[in-house]
Amino acid sequence: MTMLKPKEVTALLRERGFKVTTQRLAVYNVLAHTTAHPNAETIYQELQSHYPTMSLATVYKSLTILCEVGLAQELNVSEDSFRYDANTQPHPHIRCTRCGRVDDVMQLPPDALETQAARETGYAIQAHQYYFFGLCPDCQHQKKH
Amino acid sequence: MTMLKPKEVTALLRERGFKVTTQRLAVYNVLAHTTAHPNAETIYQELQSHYPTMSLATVYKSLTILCEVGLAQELNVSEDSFRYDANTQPHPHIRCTRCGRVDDVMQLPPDALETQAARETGYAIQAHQYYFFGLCPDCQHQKKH
DNA sequence: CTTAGTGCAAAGCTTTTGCAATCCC
DNA sequence: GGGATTGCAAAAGCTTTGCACTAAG
Repeated sequence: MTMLKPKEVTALLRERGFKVTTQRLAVYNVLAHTTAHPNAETIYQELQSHYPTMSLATVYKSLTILCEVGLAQELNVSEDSFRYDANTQPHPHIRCTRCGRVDDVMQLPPDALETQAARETGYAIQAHQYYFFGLCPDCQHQKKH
Repeated sequence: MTMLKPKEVTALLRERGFKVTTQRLAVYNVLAHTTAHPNAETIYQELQSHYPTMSLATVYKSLTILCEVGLAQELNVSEDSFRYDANTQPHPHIRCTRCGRVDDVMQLPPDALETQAARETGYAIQAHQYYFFGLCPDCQHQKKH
């Protein structure tokens, strides 16, 4: 649910020399209106009703470009497929090991970890991804029955 | 380079009802003697000289079981394949965005992040994975030329 | 118009599965 | 000996690619 205005999306694509297509905007809109962190297949299915001719390959290509221009980020939650998030601000994610849902964890205290990791390894750090795994509140309740 | 004694490895497998096979020990040994965080294919190639009849499928099956008994952990460094680490103590990893090498980051300060994430999301957290991305020291130097 | 992007089908990769032969215990 | 495990080949995902057609600028 991180939604840029259509003009901003358009501008970002053009800036980088990409054309603004219906398909790219449609994929961005799905991402911008959900908190579910869908994968390519799910996005594709979501678009079927409104864009019945759109292909899965185009969803993949659009996602690659959206990530490239900074309109989305790719998540690796130890699943067989990648998930995507329109919120490109770095923030951790958490996946329920029972039902598989993936939620956001909003920004935690300023990055002492990154500084410490840089000091320890000598890397020039460009990014990080933090993932947590556990039981979501719903699954904790259901487990008791 | 986290190496348990053969007896400990054997014991851990038996405890969980798994048979101790040459193949499983061989896969563990590769992992235990490297800091490179290899994927299944790399492990398979490494074993070709000593175990020419071993199949890639068996490497995959062995890795699954090693992870299950706590002799290895699976890493998701935003690549197309999983990597594996015989050090099962939770610790962050860092991948060079230029050469692709993956290094360990040894344990950082006690987990304020996990506590904070639990508080914020209501999840009962079971595990975490922290990944950093940047340029390794070698690549930083080469880039200057 | 010109060039990039779409849609389709086929190919590529990593990982999993089915099954007869083999090896642990 | 009995049941788990191996090795092989085939299958099953997810993702990418090649190419003729279409649409954006």
